[in-house]
Amino acid sequence: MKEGPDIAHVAALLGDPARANMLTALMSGRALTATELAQEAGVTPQTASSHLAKLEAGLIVTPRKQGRHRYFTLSGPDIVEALEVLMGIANRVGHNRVRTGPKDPELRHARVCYDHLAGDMGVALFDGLTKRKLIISDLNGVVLTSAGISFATEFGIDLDGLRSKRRPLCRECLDWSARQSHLAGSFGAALLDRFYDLGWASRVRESRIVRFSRDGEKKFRDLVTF
Amino acid sequence: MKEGPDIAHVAALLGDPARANMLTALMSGRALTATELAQEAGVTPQTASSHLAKLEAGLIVTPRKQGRHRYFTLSGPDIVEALEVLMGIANRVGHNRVRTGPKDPELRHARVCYDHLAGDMGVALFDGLTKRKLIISDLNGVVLTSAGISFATEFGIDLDGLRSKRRPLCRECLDWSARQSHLAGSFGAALLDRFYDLGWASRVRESRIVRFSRDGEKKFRDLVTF
DNA sequence: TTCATCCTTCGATAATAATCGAAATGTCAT
DNA sequence: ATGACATTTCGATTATTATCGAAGGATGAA
Repeated sequence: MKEGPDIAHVAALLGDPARANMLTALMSGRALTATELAQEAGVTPQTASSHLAKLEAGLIVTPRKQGRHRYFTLSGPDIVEALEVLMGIANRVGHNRVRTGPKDPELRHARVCYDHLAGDMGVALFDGLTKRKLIISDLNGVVLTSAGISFATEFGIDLDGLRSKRRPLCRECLDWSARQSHLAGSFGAALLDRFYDLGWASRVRESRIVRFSRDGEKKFRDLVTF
Repeated sequence: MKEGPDIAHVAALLGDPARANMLTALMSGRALTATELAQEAGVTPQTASSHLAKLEAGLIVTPRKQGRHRYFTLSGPDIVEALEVLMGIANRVGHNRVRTGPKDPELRHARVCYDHLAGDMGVALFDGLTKRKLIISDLNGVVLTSAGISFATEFGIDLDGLRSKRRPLCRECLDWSARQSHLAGSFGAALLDRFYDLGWASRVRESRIVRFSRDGEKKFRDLVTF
């Protein structure tokens, strides 16, 4: 009837509260089981199953069978991007729900949000980079300053490589627990990777928690203080 | 009940076929009246009015009153971005509708799609840049090559300025009429601006048509042929 | 003023889909 | 095998909402 790609179908898949909650949970990058997703969405396993079938048929999520569980992940980086953009709009428009984030104190402190650092330390990173004038965030988004560019290079991040991706370099991402911004986008992800490589932090198995070593946390503090 | 920005609400607004059609029509960048949008969506004016009220309340579109008409535009570049990403997903997933594009031959030839060049000439531009190896498009998106970067600079485009925007530099956009890709993103928009500045082309008042001068079209052909 | 046009509001209808209880299937552990 | 758990299927209910006809307001033209 109408022209071009069918936006409505895809958007409708993201447009149901239960499904949106599941997808947001999958932004952590972890593969989650059907029941875990049901809990995240606050619906019974039956309903979740129905939703997941739709998301799977629409190629929004990808299932992976393992034993008696089915693990789901987002089907690609474009889905992450779409969710990030929608979060940005929802945020600009002022439509956010009220709930405090995860209760686990370690989760509140430092965790991964898909592939970048979130939690208190994520917020601290964002604020620190801003105070040091390495990034600037305004209405249009987040930008690396020239000081920020040289900082990134010195810190061992291949900016040109990042730029060649479709994904935007910097993006603001609202923190679930802290209710403040942390840094998303390919640069945010690269920073976290670098923290891993430098041995400052490591990811706790089977969880979203990022655990900093004593030494790593110290160096991190130096990084984000002026 | 749940955490963070309310993705579902925004996505649901984009997730209705009638609304999606209206928004896609608005991607041309032109301000359209309520009745025009009703026609685009294939619904009666009453239904369109109801949809537009919702989109307006959700700050997806911005109304502007003029005489007895109400003109609507997309409320910001983030909306364009969201629509572009969703089109990309829908395209990847293989969900597209069947309809040929606009019937006006001049529209098929060269028109604006929000702020970049579309139609046959838009496709020719995309193909030409690809053949000249100034851009490369793969699964991850579209990237400027180093040859493309120097070309852009010589052509008078401030790439650093563009990079400082939230919007991605290059993006593929499926052409409604030609069913092939043309170049979107801030670089695509900058190219069209440059065509205007150089006097190669100008926009026809009150329409989406881009009219190239005889000389401009010739130079354009030189640009896109190897 | 009077008329035509653009748009909205109201009310009713119909279609869609989210939800869950109950039961079935499949997988692992013992 | 038997039991426990994860997931799906089925069926029925309920809530939501897209849709349009009819009528009302608002604006500009004559």
